[in-house]
Amino acid sequence: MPSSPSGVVTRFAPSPTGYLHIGGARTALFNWLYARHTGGKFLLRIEDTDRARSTPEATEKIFEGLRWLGLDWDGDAISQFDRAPRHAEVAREMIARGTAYPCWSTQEEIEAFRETAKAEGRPPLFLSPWRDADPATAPDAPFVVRLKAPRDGETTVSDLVQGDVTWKNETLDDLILLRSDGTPTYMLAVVVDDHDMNVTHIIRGDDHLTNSARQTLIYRGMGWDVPAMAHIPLIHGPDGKKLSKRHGALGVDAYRDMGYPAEAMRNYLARLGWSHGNDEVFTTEQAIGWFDLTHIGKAPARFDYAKLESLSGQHIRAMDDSALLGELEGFLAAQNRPALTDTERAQMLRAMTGLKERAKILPQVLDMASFILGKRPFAPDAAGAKALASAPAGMMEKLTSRLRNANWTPSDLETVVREFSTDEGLGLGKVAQPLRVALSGRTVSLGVFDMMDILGQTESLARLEDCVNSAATGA
RNA sequence: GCGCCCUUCGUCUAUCGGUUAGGACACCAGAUUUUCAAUCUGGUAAGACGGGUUCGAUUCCCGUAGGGCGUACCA
Repeated sequence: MPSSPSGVVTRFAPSPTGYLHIGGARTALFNWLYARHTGGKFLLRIEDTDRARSTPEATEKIFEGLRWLGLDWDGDAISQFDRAPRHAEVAREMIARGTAYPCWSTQEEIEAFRETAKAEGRPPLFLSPWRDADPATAPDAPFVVRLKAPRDGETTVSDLVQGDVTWKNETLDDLILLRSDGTPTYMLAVVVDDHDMNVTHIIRGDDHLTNSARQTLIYRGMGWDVPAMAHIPLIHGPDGKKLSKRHGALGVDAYRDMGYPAEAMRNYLARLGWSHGNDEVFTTEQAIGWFDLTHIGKAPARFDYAKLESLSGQHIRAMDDSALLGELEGFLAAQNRPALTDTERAQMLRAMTGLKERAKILPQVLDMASFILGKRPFAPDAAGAKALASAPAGMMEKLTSRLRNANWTPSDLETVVREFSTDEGLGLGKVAQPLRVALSGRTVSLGVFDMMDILGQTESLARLEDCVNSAATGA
């Protein structure tokens, strides 16, 4: 079984009932960061004991999501279902140790018990008559195996995030370990697997905090050490309510499709609930170096798209050009859009400085690159048409001919255009704006001189001529 | 119902009894500018409420309110 130099072993244990949602992604990230920070191991286990709800497609989706986020796990992913025989074996051993017992109570009996308990104002925790019964009186029927939980005293979990949390044992029931069909329940399976996988730190959502008390009882029932626990607060939607599909509870692939770079996603998710002083923008390497469990907050955090987007923009701007180009090509591929040609790639690289200053997410970079990716003739958009229309009659034609003899460098082009605007008695903006539209079809783009430089003289002039011609035909 | 957890600007958060309660996002104003974005400068904005403990509480304790999670032969 796995071990690591530092001794730290963390795990992410999703159930494959859908995609990898954002809360799960953050849990995975925290486990991964902690393992990488400590030089330990990060394991992956698929909790697929619920056969009715688990699908191979969902498992694949989870792998995909983790891979996109760059959260590589150590060794092969473990299927919890495959370990069912081991779980049953542990249940039998607990019976032998006297910390578990077979129970023949039927669903109806349990139901009835709960109803009367409720009616009498008592806690609805089921008290099985088989807990101390003579096995000789047992019917010849299927049975479940229940934990023989202590009825007195209390159980304390020393949580690394939540601190010491204590329950009176009378509030914890004899939960089912093995179902009547012999399959393990989640409670048993997690404990056995975490133990067998040598997991030292369980980092998971705090919806499991109550479970940790019951699981502690199972560890004790087997005489095993209880791993360190860290229950991290959940992520809420922008409205403070539970995450739903309407806002943040999308699969991580949805964020990939929206064009957030994985690194920005890691940064944002790490900052949601964890802090390193006032550091807001950081690389994954820094996060690994800084990450700890003591600076995880206790309160749930809301998902905020505006901040994610801002962070995304900062990461895009900080990325070096070739890395960003790679990011863009990956995005294009994921969208099943055509790959870049060599020419486009070269032009994109030259334009990158200007492109990345204007974008917060990947599609915006691509959109800004439409003057490279698009083809002549460029039909101006609504605002562009307006800008063109407001230019003095014949101006574009005069400008085009003036440009024909220009020396094609950004600074010379700027000189020519500035002289032209002075000669025409126009502000530079009055000339540059129509020029921009002629080159790109839009009113928003890189600097016009940079575009002309990247496009080259032939292509630039051709676009200007397109513009003049379409004006002549009275478009 | 019972158990457990949580509560600092609109949002994410810093603060480990003494601060003009700091930063970031968003927002507002200004600067810059061939457009947009970026950038720079400035600004608005917070300790849920009530009791304690203490020379002194955002910080420690109790209660109230609000929110969340759990209470399955789901995970």
